[in-house]
Amino acid sequence: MKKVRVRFAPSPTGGLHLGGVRTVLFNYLFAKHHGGEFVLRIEDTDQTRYVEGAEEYIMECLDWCGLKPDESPVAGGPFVPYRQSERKPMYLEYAEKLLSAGHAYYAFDTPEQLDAKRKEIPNFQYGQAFRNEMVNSLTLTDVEVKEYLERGVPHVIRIKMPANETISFTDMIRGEVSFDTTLVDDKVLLKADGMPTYHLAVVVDDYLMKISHAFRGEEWLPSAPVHLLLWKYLGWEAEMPEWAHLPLILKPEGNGKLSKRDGDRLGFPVYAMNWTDPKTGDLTRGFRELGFLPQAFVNMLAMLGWNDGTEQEIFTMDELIEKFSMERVSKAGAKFDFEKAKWFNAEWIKRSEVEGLRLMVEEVLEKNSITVTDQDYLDKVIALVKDRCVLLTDFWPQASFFFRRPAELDISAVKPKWNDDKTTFFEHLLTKIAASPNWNATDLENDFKVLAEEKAIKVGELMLPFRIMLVGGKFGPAVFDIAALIGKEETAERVNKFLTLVNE
RNA sequence: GGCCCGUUCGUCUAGGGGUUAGGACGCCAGAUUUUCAUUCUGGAAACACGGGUUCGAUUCCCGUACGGGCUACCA
Repeated sequence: MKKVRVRFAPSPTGGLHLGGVRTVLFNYLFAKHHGGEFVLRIEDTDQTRYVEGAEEYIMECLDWCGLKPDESPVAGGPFVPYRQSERKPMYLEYAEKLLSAGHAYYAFDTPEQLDAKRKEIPNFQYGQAFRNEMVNSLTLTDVEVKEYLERGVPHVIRIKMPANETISFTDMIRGEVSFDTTLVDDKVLLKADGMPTYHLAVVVDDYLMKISHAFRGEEWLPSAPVHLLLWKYLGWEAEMPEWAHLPLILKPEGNGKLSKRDGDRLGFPVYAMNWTDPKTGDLTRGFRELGFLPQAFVNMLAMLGWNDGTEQEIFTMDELIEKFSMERVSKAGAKFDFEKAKWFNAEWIKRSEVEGLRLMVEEVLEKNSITVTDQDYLDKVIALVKDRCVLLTDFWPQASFFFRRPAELDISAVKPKWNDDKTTFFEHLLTKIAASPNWNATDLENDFKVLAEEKAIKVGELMLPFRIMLVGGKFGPAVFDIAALIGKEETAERVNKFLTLVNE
């Protein structure tokens, strides 16, 4: 097998979509599984769609997900440049080669003329059926063409699709796929501005960059015959990559592929990270800022259309690399399920070591104006609450009371059953606490229970009030653990505060 | 419309000529946790339809239906 080289070739037009990240992931896993290289190539051939910051955003996404390209516009590599706009001069040569071999032709039709034609003819296709009615080097005389060219009349170069040929190939996921060339139109290869279209650019760059396997979304399947023919006409057939067209990620409710708008509408992220449109200033929320762990995000994406044949669902990147194979990717599109995505995240948080969570939790706390000064304390808090967090952002509601006194106490939860005996109990608890030389959960629990017995109050009647005092509400880890962690003084303060409040 | 791709619980999927069609998410019930979550146990829930092929099809073939993609000088 030749050296495996794959590429992810996004167009920098905005935020990186779930499906895009999954395409990168499958490329990456395949490459690393085979000890090959993963290339990032920017397909910025459409200047009208260029969006400021999109390229940087894409690279940051890859970085966050841990999908590091071996070659890229910033990392460089043996096949520079990796931005198609910077490769512009290279494409003309190949287009001309096709021209002289009769596999392509000049077309001078203006966009307006094409629009008119499309309106006039219901199923207009620039190809077999209508190319002879258009203004191109097939219908013009050589002299005319030469004259047009010399005059600088805007023109494109189109591929000349052959008639009545069946072109087929073996897709690594779908098996044999075939097309009738008569039904495929004469795609534009080189635009009037001298830039190649995707069709020419992928083929030329995949060849030049020695790409061994080309993986992309299923939406590219219909244009595969154009690419196959180009490989053939350019004389590179022997080096053509193997293809795999990945199934699409669909909207949760069924109809259509997932788009950014679905996220806004249904209330879940579609982009990997927050994306702010530089023109409108609109913010689209991403998985990262919502509180997803990159490992969980990657894991979830990998399972959307792939499995290893066992019942394992939680995989580390190394395991994915070890087990991934394109043949086990399913053919059908998958509807995105945000509930399952959250489950992956919760699993990852639970299974993560405290050290792995530290930085991210610290960030969440900082967003809530908490500066962590004692790392040991933070670690203990994380250990205590991580099992109850689904998103990293949950660490705030689940642990805020470890860092500041609860803003509000849910007194209504205990008030109806409150009485003077309970006040006395807690007052005595306070003096007992103050006198005790030890401060830990077990001793405290013991003192608490002994005292309850002395006062003839059921422990159960006292636990909830104690929790409300410390936490503010009916949630959180074991009360005595909380008390032990926040400290003797703080515990006393909170008890006192509650007592004055409840006895008002 | 044309072309291409697809179709197993609500969702993600395993499986594959003879299975009680397996798992996970979600949902429901119970247990544990003197809060909540976690955890554990159990439950409901699927082979789109019609023809073949076959002793036997959910599995193979052909149709139909349905879903999706493409049909730009966008990628």
